[in-house]
Amino acid sequence: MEHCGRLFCTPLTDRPSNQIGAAMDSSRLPANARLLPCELCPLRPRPALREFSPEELAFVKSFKVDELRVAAGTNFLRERTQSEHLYTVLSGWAFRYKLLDDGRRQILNYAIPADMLGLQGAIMKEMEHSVDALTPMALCVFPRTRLWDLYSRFPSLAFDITWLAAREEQHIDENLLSLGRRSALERLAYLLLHLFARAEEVGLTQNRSVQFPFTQQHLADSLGMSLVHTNRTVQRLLATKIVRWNNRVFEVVDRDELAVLAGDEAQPRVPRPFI
Amino acid sequence: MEHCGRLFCTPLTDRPSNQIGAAMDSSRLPANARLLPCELCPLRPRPALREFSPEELAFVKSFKVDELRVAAGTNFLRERTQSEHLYTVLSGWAFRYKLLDDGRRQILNYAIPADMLGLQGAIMKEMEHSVDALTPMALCVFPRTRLWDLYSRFPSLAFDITWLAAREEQHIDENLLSLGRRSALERLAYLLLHLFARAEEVGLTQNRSVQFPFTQQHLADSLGMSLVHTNRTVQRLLATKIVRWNNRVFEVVDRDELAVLAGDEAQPRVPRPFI
DNA sequence: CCACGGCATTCAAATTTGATATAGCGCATC
DNA sequence: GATGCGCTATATCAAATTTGAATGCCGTGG
Repeated sequence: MEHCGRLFCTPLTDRPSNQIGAAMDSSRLPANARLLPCELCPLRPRPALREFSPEELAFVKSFKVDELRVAAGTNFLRERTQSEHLYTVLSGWAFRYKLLDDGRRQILNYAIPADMLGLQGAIMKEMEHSVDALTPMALCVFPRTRLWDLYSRFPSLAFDITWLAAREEQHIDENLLSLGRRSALERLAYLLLHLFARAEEVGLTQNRSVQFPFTQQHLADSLGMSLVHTNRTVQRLLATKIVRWNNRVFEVVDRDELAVLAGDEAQPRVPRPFI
Repeated sequence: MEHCGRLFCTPLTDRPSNQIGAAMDSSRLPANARLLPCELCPLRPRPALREFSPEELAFVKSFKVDELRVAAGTNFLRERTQSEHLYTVLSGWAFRYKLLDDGRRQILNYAIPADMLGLQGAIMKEMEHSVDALTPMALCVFPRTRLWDLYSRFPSLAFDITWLAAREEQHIDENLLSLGRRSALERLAYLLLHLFARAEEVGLTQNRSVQFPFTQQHLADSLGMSLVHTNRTVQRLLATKIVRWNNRVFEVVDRDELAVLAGDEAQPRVPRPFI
């Protein structure tokens, strides 16, 4: 299973039990009852997220028509498809990726709680990437049919959606800079630091450590390197003692040093929208 | 000037006469008179662009407060800056890029007529990339202060802006796939084919050829490769006879073959918004 | 005429890959 | 409770890709 960047390495998509249909069935029966109401959303109070007016909150609550729970490995948004829904991650990790015909895979970005998924599929003709769950997830489900309603009645929320799209673009821009111009070690340091910072924003960290759910193969497919080289680079990073990483627990020992390695000017964060 | 990916190679940013201030002065004096009215916009009639309702057209016309002309090489949007304006390219080419501290440069994408620039700077705290003109350009200038007005009164245009942001993201996603997982030759073929296709959309092509304004150094900085390797790869591509490229004129001899090389499933285009 | 920017080419050196092998762990099954 | 399987992590090594430095050529514009 060493074919770096090949789909074959992690053929989760092949398991019929992990298809979207099956996943939805399991959460469909009680329909509306078990929905977490938006006013009790555990994410909303986070300081990193902007507050809502009561009207906005009421609208979003009505906009949310379902809550989807998927198992780790589920492929719940598919390339070349127009998805009927827009999602916000409530809990769990996912990753966006693209495939080449021969199975080479490039991971574009990771999604964590408070991130929106499926906007492309809702707004354009079709998605040009797929999304897989990396852990069990809970997702708020919004129907694309009411997106127009949102744009008409709540320009503030429309603005937020554009903001989120622009932010996602910034993330990929950074990533493109990494792949194009950073060395393997810088690239790795940058990715890990940024995932850590984003996880921190939504309260996924304790002290200086996070539970990272991905394997080195995911890392390799994110960094545009082979598994072998990724492994060596991880070893090299660990040898610096700047970070620790055992089992799936990642710990930042010296954040400043890591930032230097990553060639990253830590930018001050402002409260971000979240729908 | 061989330091691949270094700013020093094309130190246009250093010429004081090319700064934004100077550029704006030269087009400031007659203020409003020489503005091309939106109803006469040469781009609007293009089949690739979606039509406007009369109301939309009237609003956009009032939204456009100026027309900026910049010389080739002008750096008119700057990283770490919040721009006061939003631009649409009327004519000419530009490129978006990011720099690392030591001058390594990654070109993120190119902008051609009908593309929007500066959205990040208008919507978020600040831009995280810069934009330079590659040729002399004309740009429609929209004030960010009225963006909120647009979102409140014209949800359809707000939707278009989100659409454009999502599309830009798709382009970068593709690029990320290239840098991460395509070989040097595939990468080059993909970039050239896609620039050709985009140019075609807005009528920049004649038969099977375009005037490409960039140098091999730009190409190298787009593809995340060194100048040397880029040059060799260009030679290799030319040797296949699939394309021709003399002076700055690029000609696609066998488009299907080029698409195969690029590993690209040519997707049917739908009319896109344009503001 | 000369300087300079862009393109082409060479070569040794560094980075990165692919193939392959081994070991540990968790999990389902017998 | 032992066994086997799949997935993950680690390691090694020869081969391929990619780089950096250097050099020459050519056309354009002061």
